[in-house]
Amino acid sequence: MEEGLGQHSVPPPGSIDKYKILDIKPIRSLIPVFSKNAQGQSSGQYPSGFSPFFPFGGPHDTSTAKPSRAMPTPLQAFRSPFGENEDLNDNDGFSNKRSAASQSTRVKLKKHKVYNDVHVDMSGLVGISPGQRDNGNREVVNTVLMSFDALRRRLSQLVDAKELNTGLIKRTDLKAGNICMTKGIRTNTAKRVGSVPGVEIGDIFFFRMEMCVVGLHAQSMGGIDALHIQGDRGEETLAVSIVSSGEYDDEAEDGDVIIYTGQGGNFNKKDKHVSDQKLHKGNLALDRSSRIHNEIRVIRGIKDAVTPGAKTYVYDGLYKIQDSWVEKAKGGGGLFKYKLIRVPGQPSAFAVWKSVQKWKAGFPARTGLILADLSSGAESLPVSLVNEIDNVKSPAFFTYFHSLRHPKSFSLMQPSHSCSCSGKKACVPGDLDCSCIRRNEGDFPYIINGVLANRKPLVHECGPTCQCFPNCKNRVSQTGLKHQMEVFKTKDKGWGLRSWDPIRAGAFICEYAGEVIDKDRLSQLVQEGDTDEYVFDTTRIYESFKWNYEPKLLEEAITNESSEDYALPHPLIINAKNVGNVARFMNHSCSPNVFWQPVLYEENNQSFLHVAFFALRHIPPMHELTYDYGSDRSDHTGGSSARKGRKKCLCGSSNCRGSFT
DNA sequence: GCCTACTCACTTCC
DNA sequence: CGGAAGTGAGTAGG
Repeated sequence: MEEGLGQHSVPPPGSIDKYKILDIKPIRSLIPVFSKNAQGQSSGQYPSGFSPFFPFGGPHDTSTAKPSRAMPTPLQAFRSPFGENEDLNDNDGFSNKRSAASQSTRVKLKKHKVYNDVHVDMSGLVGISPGQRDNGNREVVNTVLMSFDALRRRLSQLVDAKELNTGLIKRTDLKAGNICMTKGIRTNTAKRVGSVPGVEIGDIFFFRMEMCVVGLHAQSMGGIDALHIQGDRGEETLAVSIVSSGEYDDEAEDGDVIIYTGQGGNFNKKDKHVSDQKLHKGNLALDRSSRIHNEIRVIRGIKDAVTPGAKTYVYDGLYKIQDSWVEKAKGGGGLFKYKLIRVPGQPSAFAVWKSVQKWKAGFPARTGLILADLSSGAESLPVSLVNEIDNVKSPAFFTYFHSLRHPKSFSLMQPSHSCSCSGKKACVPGDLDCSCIRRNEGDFPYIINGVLANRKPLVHECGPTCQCFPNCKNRVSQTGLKHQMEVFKTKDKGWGLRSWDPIRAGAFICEYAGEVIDKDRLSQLVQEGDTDEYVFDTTRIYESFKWNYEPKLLEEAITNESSEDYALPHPLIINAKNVGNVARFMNHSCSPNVFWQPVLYEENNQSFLHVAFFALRHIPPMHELTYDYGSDRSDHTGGSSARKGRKKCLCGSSNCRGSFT
C-alpha cells in the first residue's frame, strides 16, 4: 500500500486533513514560466534567488502568454543568485545556517538544556495527534519516517559542511531519532503483541532508530524487545519483536526459520560468548514466549548490497517460537537458542531478497527473463527485461541512451559556470570558494551515498568542464544507475520499472533521458496523433508535497516557506519515444515513491537542465517505481476537461485522483 | 526524577 | 580493505 503526502485536495472521510496539518497548498506547484500573469511571475512565483531563463532563446508560448518586458534576458537571468559576492548573508540559506550554528553552541551545554521543551508538543508540525502517537496507520508511519529521514539528511548536510559543532553530533541517525522521540514525531508508542498498524511486511529500514520511531522495535540497540503484561500467574514478560542481524550466528537455512541466539554472555566479535548467558531480561522474555507461543515480529538485518558497510533491515512479519534449547558456544559459554517459525500465509519479504540474491548469482535464472540487459551495456549495471504476465516479447523499439539529446538549433550561449576547484579530488561541502556550491545557496546538495539532502527549485551540479575530478560528489545524476533495475510487464499498466536492490529515501535513481523538444514540436506530435505517452513536460501541473525537514525541529530560522511549491527556472520537454533510458518505463501513481528534481550542469560551455529522479522514501526490492505524472495544463485552464487521451488511473492508492492525462 | 546497566549500532580511525 | 575503539540512545530497574 503506497501512501503519500499531499496528493488530493479533499481527504476521504475519516482520514486526517493533511493540508491543514502539513500546511500544504494543493494544486499550486511548479507554476509555469510562461504563465498568463506576468505580474505573478515577478512577484513570488520564483523562489528567492531564482530567476527564469529561456533555453529556447525566448518565451515560445505565445498562445497563452505575451513576453513581458519585465522578463530578464537569458544572460541576466542566468547569473548566480548571489550576484558577485557578499549578499550571501542576506540569503535565506545562510541565515538558516547562522541560527543553526548559534544553536549548536547551546547543544554543547548538554542535551537536557537544549531539548528541555520535551513536554511541549511539537508534533503538530508534522501532523501527529496524541491518538495517532499511540496507534498509527500507514499514513502516520510514512509521515514519521519521512520526517525522521528529512531531519537526518539535513543534520548530515550540516555536519558535512561543518556548520554544526561537529564534535557534538557524531551520529545523525541517533540525533534525528532523539529529536523525533522527544518532540512526539513518533507513533505506535503503545507496545503490542503482533503486527504494528501502518508497518507492512516487507518494509525496509536503514537505521535502528527508524524502527523505534514507528513502534516496530523499541530498543535502539538491543535485539529483543519485550512487553510486560498481567497474566494468569501474575506479571509476565513476553518477547514482542527481535532483530536478527546476523552477528550472533543465527542460522537461517530456510527463509521461514530462524535460530535466534539469546543476548548477553560477554558477546564480542573476537571471541564470541566466553561466559554463560543468563536467563533474565530478553532471554527470559523469549523463554516465556516459547511456552505461550505468542506472535513475535521479526526484523532481519541484511548487509546492504549497494553500500557495503551499511545494513538494511527488513520487517519479515510474524513468527512463533517452536523450540528452544541451550548449547555451548565455541568460546565455552552457554547459549540460549530459540527456533522461530514464520506464521504461514503472510506476504513474502525476506524471501524476495533471497530470490534476488540467486538471480544475481545466476541460478536459478530470473523467471520470465527475456533480455539480460536492455541497455546493451549503456548502463554500468544490466537492466533486465522480464515478462511473467503474458507473451509479449518486448516493448516497442527505441534506442537506449543514458541522457539528453538536444537539437542542433539548441543554443544557450551562457557564460561559464564551472567551478575551479582544481587541485582537489572533489568539491567539499562547506567550501564557499566553490562556485557550484555557492549557486546551491551554500549548501552541498548531496550527502553520503548520493542521497539528496533537500528538494530545491534547482540543484546545480558540477559538470564535465568543472576543474574538480569526475568522482566529485556533486555529480550524482551524471554517474548512471546505482541499483540493478528491471523493466517488467505489469498486470494492467503495460511495462513498468522496479529495482532488485533496496533504495533508500533520497537516493538518485535515474534521469529522464530522451530528445529535447520544444512546445511547438510537442503540439505537432500530438496533432499528428503521435502518442505523448513518453513525453516528460516540466510545464505540466504537479501536486505539491512535503519532503524536506521541518526547520522548527532544528530551531533554525524559518525563512523559506515550507510548502515546497517550486517554480521551475525554465521549461523542459523531453520525448523518450524513440530515444530514452529506464525512466521512460516508470508509470504514474497518485501515491508515488519517486519524485523528480530539476538539475543543472554545464557541458561544452552550455548549461543544460536535466530531470533527475530520487526516491521519495525507502523502496523495498521489487516494488514498482512510480512518480506523479501531474496533469495537463489545459485541464486546469477551464473548458474541455474531457480532453482526449485521458487515462483511467490504475495506481490503486487510497488517494487516487481517478484519472490522468 | 535521576542515575546506571544493558544492548545483534554505527562511524571513524588506524 | 578489515578490525577495533569510541560514542551512542532507548528502556528498565533501582
